[in-house]
Amino acid sequence: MGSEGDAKAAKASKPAKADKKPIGRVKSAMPAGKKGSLAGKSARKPDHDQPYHHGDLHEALLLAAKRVADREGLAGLTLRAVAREAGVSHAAPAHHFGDITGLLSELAAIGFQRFRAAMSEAAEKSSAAGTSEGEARAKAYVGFARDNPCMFQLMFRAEKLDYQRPMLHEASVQAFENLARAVGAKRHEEVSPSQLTLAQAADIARLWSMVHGFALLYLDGRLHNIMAGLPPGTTEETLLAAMLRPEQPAKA
Amino acid sequence: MGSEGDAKAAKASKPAKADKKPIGRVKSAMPAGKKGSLAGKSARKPDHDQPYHHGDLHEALLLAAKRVADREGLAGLTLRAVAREAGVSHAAPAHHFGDITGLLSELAAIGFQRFRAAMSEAAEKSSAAGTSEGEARAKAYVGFARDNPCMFQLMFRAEKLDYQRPMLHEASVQAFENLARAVGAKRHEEVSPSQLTLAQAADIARLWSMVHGFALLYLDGRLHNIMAGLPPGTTEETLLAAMLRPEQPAKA
DNA sequence: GCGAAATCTTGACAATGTCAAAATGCATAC
DNA sequence: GTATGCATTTTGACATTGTCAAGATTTCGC
Repeated sequence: MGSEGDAKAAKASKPAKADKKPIGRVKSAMPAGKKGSLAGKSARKPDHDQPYHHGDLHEALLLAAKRVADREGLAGLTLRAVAREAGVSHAAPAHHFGDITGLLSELAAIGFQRFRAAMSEAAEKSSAAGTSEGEARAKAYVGFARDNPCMFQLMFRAEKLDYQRPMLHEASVQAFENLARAVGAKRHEEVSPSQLTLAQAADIARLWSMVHGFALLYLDGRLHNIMAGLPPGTTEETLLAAMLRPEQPAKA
Repeated sequence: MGSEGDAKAAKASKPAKADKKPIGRVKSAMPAGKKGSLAGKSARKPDHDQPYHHGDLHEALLLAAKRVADREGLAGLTLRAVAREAGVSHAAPAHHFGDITGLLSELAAIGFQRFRAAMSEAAEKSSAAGTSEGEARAKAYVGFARDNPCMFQLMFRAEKLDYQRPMLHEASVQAFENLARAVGAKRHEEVSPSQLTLAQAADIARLWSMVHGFALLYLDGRLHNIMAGLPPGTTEETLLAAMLRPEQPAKA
């Protein structure tokens, strides 16, 4: 699984490190050219090479944050840890993101963009693969959570996110509208997210709640209760697929 | 809603308070008699009045923790805050619970017991109320989350919980087994949680994921996206009820 | 009664987020 | 070509948290 499953195991960590910087300033790991790696983020001054001190610390901090999250889990994703990872002083991130909420919100917004892209891609491939678009999206939803546990938890279970920030607000709304449209397609209807019938809303809520709940129960290890009762070798994917089929009555 | 909805609003709190204790030691708020308020928790030495210094600090700390959580939200539920609330020194809680994980885990275990009781009660009342037992349980699940947002989030989204602790492990397993039995009843089958068919597991996963996802999306305010598109006056309860009915095809 | 153990307090340390002030480097006006 | 101005970054400080070790205080077992 992801890089976070055993975060709890390494709890009693050694408390012996000051604000050590990694030797020397890591000045602009990326030489000069294009730097738009992280899904089209805004580079404040687009086409100046080394426009300010660092070059583009804003972007570098986001990359560093992603690295820290993947390596140490959500709990280790602190402002100072990101600063260390980027090789700058502890207070530098605050200047770019205001506070930790700002950094996490921006990171989550990027996550939502990748999330949406993953589901769209899965939906496009679905017809070729023979599965329905809805099922493909559902599997992509859970698959994203499985492959990016930190990011998913950051995006959805965030006490430390501020959905008022335009970037995050827009990204999450877009993800929702894609979901609504997908449900509409399944119903062979045109769905406008701002004007829903109760039946449409119920369909959306059902699908969304189901995949969202499944993903979270999975990440929290809660599904082990179920998996332990199933024949050995049964995977979560199998369970998910069975769950997504319409309800089937009991054997009798 | 609960006492936590506006936790974010009060973010910029004033940072001007040392470890002030509330004047004098609040010696044993409960005089002497029975103290089993918190859902049958173990009172270490049951029938001695004032058995130790405080009386029963273990229980008092749990009560204080509950008060702090209701008042300040999950973010404010710190070891030192609980100590202040109980009127003892900052390190006293650690002696009873080991670390913050211990306190939170024990609190969550109590929450699971109340959670299970709430659902059982709803199921019992359901036949009289005319709704199915499954639907009654589902509504109780979401209702518990609505009425106890802090507790629910503590129980389920807890990075700081240790499910290895016997008390918490047992409580959560019991809650799951109740769920499994309820699904079995709906299927008119005898279900043994340790030996499931795929169809049974799919039913359990579907119902659990659905109510769990719904509850979390609701708590996180994510359902506003849906509610905003519904006719004004539509409540979450209505949406939940519609969602729980079997899928209905589109109007056409 | 008395020693031992349980309970609680005091004091300390590392870590975090946040703020203010200083320092540094770039850009442009003159 | 230099000087002023501003964005950027660092330094230092403070309040807060969890955790630990050592001491004080009370209760229990004998």
